[in-house]
Amino acid sequence: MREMTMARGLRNRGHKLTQQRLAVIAVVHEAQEHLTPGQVFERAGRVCPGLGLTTVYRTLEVLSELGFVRRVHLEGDCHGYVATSCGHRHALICQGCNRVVEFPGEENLEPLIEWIEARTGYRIDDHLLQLSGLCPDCRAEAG
Amino acid sequence: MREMTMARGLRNRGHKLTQQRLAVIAVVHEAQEHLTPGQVFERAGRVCPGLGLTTVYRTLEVLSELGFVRRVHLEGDCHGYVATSCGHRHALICQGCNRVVEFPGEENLEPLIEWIEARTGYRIDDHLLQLSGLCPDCRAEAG
DNA sequence: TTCAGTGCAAAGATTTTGCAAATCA
DNA sequence: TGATTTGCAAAATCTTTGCACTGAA
Repeated sequence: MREMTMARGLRNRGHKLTQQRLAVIAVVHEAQEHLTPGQVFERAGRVCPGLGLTTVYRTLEVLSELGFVRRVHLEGDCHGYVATSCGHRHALICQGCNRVVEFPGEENLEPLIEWIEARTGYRIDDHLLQLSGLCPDCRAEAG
Repeated sequence: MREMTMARGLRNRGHKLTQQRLAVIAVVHEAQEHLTPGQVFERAGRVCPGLGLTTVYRTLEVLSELGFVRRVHLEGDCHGYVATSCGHRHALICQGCNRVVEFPGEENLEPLIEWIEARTGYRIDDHLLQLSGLCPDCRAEAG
């Protein structure tokens, strides 16, 4: 999700564009990794002195509702956030540096979903796919 | 994971089989849905009066380390646990009743993973796939 | 001007830790 | 018996809420 798009999206839905929100948006947008609310608070606080943690929580909630930010779940480290790309994508997380990239993959997942539906009788509405491993940089470091 | 297998697994790795642990194992084993530590505490406490919440946390941690229990992640409701089946499987969660069933699916996911690896340069070591939708019962109820 | 948005402080909720007492092996 | 394990109480986190003040539109 582009930084300007997030800001415009907020405004278009009747939300005000405050310094605090712009700071949170900038931080989430620039981050290569998933960030906890505390981390967003720390980073956004540098550009926006006096920023409150409460505001960060509330802003992330709004961005999340609008689909501009995605909640990422990791074992033992829940509630991280990353900016979303356009469309429904999946997260690929580097275990070395926590960097997150997204990838599309609906087409590749469809056959599996259909097979599961036929076999279980469930109607599948949504899915969460997260892959983790090592990014090229960390692979090089690891040798 | 079979209930007895969990108990035996604990013992074989040098852990003691206490009333509390057996109660937690029974609860997690019987549950059809994912349970939060608090829910496990409440249910296990019925068969094991005086059980402490601390013990539940510690037991779930041990079971999790041994791979007998899986941490399930849901938007807004983190840290649920379900007993794992044998092998690496994926969770299918009903949004109506929270029931969790597991399914295998390595073969079906492999092509996708290889495609992603080739395209991103990442080396993918692990994946988290969770599908959600409605189970047959809830589909019937919903009409 | 006006009301959504903010920060603070306090309340809640969740999870972890220290330690004496209890208990499995 | 002896090392684990337990439960309590307290601490440490994390997240939400109430409320008066601020500031974007």
